[in-house]
Amino acid sequence: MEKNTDTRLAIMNTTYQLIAEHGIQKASFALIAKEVGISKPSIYYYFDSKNDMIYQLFEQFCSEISFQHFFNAEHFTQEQFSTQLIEVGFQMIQEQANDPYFGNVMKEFLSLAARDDSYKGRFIELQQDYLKGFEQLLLKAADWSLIPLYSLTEKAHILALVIDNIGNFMMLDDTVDYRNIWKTAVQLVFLEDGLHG
Amino acid sequence: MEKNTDTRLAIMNTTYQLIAEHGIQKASFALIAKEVGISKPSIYYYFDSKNDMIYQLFEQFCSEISFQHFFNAEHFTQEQFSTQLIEVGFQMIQEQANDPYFGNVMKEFLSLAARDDSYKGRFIELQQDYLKGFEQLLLKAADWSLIPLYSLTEKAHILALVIDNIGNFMMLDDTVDYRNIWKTAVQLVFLEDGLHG
DNA sequence: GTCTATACTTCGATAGAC
DNA sequence: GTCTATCGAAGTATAGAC
Repeated sequence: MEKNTDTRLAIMNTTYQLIAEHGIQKASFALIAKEVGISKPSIYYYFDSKNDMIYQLFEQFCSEISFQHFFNAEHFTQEQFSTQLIEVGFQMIQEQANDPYFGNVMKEFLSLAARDDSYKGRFIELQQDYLKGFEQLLLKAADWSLIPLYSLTEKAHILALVIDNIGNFMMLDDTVDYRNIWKTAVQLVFLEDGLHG
Repeated sequence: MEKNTDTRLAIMNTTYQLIAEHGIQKASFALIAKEVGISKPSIYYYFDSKNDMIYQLFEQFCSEISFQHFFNAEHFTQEQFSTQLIEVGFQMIQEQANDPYFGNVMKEFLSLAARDDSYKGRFIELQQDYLKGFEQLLLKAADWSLIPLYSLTEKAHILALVIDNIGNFMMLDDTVDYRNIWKTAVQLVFLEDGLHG
């Protein structure tokens, strides 16, 4: 199976853009073929069906936004922990803002996941990835006595909720300073005289 | 125009459910008519087109989730402010969790808004509602010296991001204690020795 | 690998009787 | 108000030549 040809890649990339612009349902094989510059049945040489193609695009999409892709625990130091966390969050916000199609494609896949368990299951993995990822990151900070263990899990989940939703809010309002929101969220979590049991 | 008949309401309610179960595109007039128990052309007596009908459903949906619908500033007191904020958040989480269709319908409208400025504009209003609403709520708390003015806007936005995204996360994972996350978020914002300039 | 031609289905919407 | 009948457009997918 040597099917990662230029045509196949062109189909995938074009579909990604068309989904962002028109939604999955309106991104028909006719429209994709016209945009790529091939005939409609040619797509069936590379993909079994439209469902097959959309799901392959979805798998690739998910693999590129994993927690590990952005937050690598080994890069954090005791001296600069919260500063580094703020900085990596900035990079994630920036990277997704630089892809003009990202937000729309994400919303399409989310609405698909609402009704299809295959998509839903993959998104659950992704979400657990982030919830557990932030928790382990904060546990590392607790080992270094940078934050207390009290409410550590809740704090980790707050960070996950905030960084995940910043992208959605940016789509609707680009006048808000989202970098400052993330910075403040991290600072609240790392307050020296924070919550205690 | 006396068109708020039982038939009209039945069409609206059935469509709401079918959108949640199958998405907007697959909620065809044929399917809706079958479910309501009428013929397909009968729907056109109450709605000009499918777009018209979906948008009317969207308007009603938005009016029921306004900031004011949940958070009324006049009900907050100096003595119990953060406790009341936590409680009202619980009520909002509970109300949306009690409607099994809410999350899916919201995702459908969000993906529509990504490509249609009419829907997008209405969602922007809703978002500004929440961002400004939380900000004015915290300003009231600041007047009572319950929190400092420093980073007040950012804190308000963090609360908006968290409460808005809790619903999305609940769809994927109902094992997490989301009430505790909201409670912790409010407590972090209301810490006595919080952030200062 | 890529094409033309086409089968089959479903969609939104309209005409017109009752 | 509600129906039957039907139109034209667009969708996914396949057959078969090159």
